[in-house]
Amino acid sequence: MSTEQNIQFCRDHHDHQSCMKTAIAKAEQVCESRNQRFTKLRKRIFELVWQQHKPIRAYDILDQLQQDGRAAPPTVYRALDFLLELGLIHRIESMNAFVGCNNPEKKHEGQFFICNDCGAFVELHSTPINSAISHSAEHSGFEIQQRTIEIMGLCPECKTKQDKQ
Amino acid sequence: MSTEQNIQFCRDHHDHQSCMKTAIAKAEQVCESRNQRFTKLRKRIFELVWQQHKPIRAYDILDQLQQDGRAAPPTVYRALDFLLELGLIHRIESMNAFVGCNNPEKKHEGQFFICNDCGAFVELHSTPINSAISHSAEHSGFEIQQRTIEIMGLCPECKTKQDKQ
DNA sequence: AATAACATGTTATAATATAACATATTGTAA
DNA sequence: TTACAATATGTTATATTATAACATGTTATT
Repeated sequence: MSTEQNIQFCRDHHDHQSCMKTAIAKAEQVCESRNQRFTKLRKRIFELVWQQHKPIRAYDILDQLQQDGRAAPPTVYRALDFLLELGLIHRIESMNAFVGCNNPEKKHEGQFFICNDCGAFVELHSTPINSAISHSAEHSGFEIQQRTIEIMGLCPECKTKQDKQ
Repeated sequence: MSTEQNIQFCRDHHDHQSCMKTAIAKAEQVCESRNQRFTKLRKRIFELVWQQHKPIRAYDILDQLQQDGRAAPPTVYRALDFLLELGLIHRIESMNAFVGCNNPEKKHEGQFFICNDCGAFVELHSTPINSAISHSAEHSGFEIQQRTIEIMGLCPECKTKQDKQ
């Protein structure tokens, strides 16, 4: 038995519409259970984050919003802050970008594996990784409050493509 | 036997002058061995990064430089890029800040444990942490190119202080 | 001394993020 | 239902972080 999760890069391969639908349904539940409003605007921005299934930057979201009418940065950042707060999205620090989360039931942090080539990403919650870090911390009395773990590289597909060249 | 390194937060406790001297000596060696110039400006900026023994932001470096005369952002960023390239400093992505490295002999990445309260940090190169991540990646053919691991929390001292309150 | 390579100075501007205050919407209780 | 408070969004301005582009200076060779 392994505590390891399998990395599944899901680009193109899956029914993204239904994938998003599920995410939205979960998000609605999360908001309701915490007495927070999943307003039209927040939903729209949540959809834009999910849309591409890869990290998206705040100003790219803004550009898309502006296609519907005027909008300014605080509109985007406020919605992003709200979604981050509830764990419905995550911020990728090394890219100044945001990704949707599909395990938003409880607030959490993950480990992100992100393809430098195509942008596909996977969020893991690996016990071995977390344990190794916790162990290092406990070792000398460091109290962990927040973990940022962002692994960049090549996803299996892009690696294969590259190997062929 | 353990592959675990001990976290040593060294604020106040140590002879920072000699600590910096050593770092500078190593940096000079690294530059020489790679036929790169450790110019006066680069040395000055390297010292400023090391000075506080905690993460420092580019514009804080700029402010300090400007006390000696005029200086503009590219001056700082170019020096930082040079130092990053040689592995003499690291960038903390989640803080937009930089820290000095005292194992610059070969280019590498580390795991950073940073105190939210006092800013003290430690750079580890933990085999268990790296192995756990590598294992997750290999598991599905992801090729790692770069690791960002930044653990925020409370250092032993600040944790103790807080517990007392 | 001439040249090429490298490093720094300078100006302008791009990209990312927030402060502060005005207005609109929603939820609750009189 | 209105009145009020709480929450959310709009709007303008500005802070923070980072780079592009080109001019000038410095260093290492020949």
